[in-house]
Amino acid sequence: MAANSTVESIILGCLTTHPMSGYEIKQLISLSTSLFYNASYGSIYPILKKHEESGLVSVEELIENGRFKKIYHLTEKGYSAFLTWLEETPQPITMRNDMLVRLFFFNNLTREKQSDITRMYLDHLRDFRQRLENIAPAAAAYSDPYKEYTLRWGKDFYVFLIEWYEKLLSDLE
Amino acid sequence: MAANSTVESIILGCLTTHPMSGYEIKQLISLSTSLFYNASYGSIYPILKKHEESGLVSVEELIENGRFKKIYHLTEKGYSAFLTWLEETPQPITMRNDMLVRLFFFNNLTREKQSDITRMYLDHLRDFRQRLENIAPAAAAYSDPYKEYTLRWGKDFYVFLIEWYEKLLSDLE
DNA sequence: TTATTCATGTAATTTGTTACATGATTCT
DNA sequence: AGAATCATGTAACAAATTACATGAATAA
Repeated sequence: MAANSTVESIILGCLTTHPMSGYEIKQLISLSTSLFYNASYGSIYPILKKHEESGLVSVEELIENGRFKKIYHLTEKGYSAFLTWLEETPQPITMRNDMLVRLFFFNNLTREKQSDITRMYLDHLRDFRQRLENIAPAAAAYSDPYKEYTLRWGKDFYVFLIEWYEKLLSDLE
Repeated sequence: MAANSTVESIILGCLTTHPMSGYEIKQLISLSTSLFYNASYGSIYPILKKHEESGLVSVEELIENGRFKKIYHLTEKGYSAFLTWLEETPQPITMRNDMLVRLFFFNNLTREKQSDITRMYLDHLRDFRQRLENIAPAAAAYSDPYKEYTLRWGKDFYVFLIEWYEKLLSDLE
């Protein structure tokens, strides 16, 4: 009866802040947890349906500004399922880091290409970091220190990556 | 004709070091790239078949110590496909970081539970880091600086994580 | 008036893992 | 003798994305 996948729990977690629509959940995930856990509409809507069926959320249908909306509310059962999940042992970190895979095989390239490609990687990373910096103010409005912490983590992670590749580049030269 | 998924290219990349079996490819991936890109037999064997059909690898069948083996060799076509891939723009990093998801919703816990759970996270991270440290010597035998770099990355990443959560814990207390 | 955003949802496809099946060899 | 490792492979299943379909409101 408890939510058993992480996405299922994220959705419940979003609803702990306030009742919202599937669309709003997607937006919230996109500009907050997407860096370390993402979800698409194709996942969100079917899960909401499932949550409704198992009584973890309740649905309020309304028309706002002429737009049909379904606002999902967390039930008590849903909240306790969420709390149970929150204290469980976390899943190990998994990632797909394409740059590192390529670096693993760098010996197949000339020294010059190695440097060029590393510089390209750095450009990408700096670019991405900047984009993170730009969404920061919007997310800071939560006035929830833990949401700020996770946002900070994203920035710190990219600083770590940039410094790491800068070091690599200087080693190559 | 070129390999178009990352796993497809990793397999070609493994074969640039020397010809090997599907079993050996799986082992190599497990103790080298698995941290930032993993693959199971269920992916590897079908891809090898596909690579053979498209002429990127050739197969040598033999019996060694009474064991039937299929040794895969990279063809010239396969090597040039690999090199093309190697210079392409990398895919963005994606990850699943369950701890951060939970941290994002930490406001639903008492301060005491927050600290306890953070300590549990640190235990997990330190444990994992130690395991990385243990496989280091085996992988160092490659005498390929880039393979060592990626191994180092894994260790650096876990140092980053541990320091980050230590800082979090001291903030909580 | 046209593009974008808001809003919901499904079907097809992709991607990949897990579990199973098989069998020989080697280590304890 | 029995457990672990070597070795190949498939089928079932799971998870998730992409693309599509629909349509209203709003911003340019």
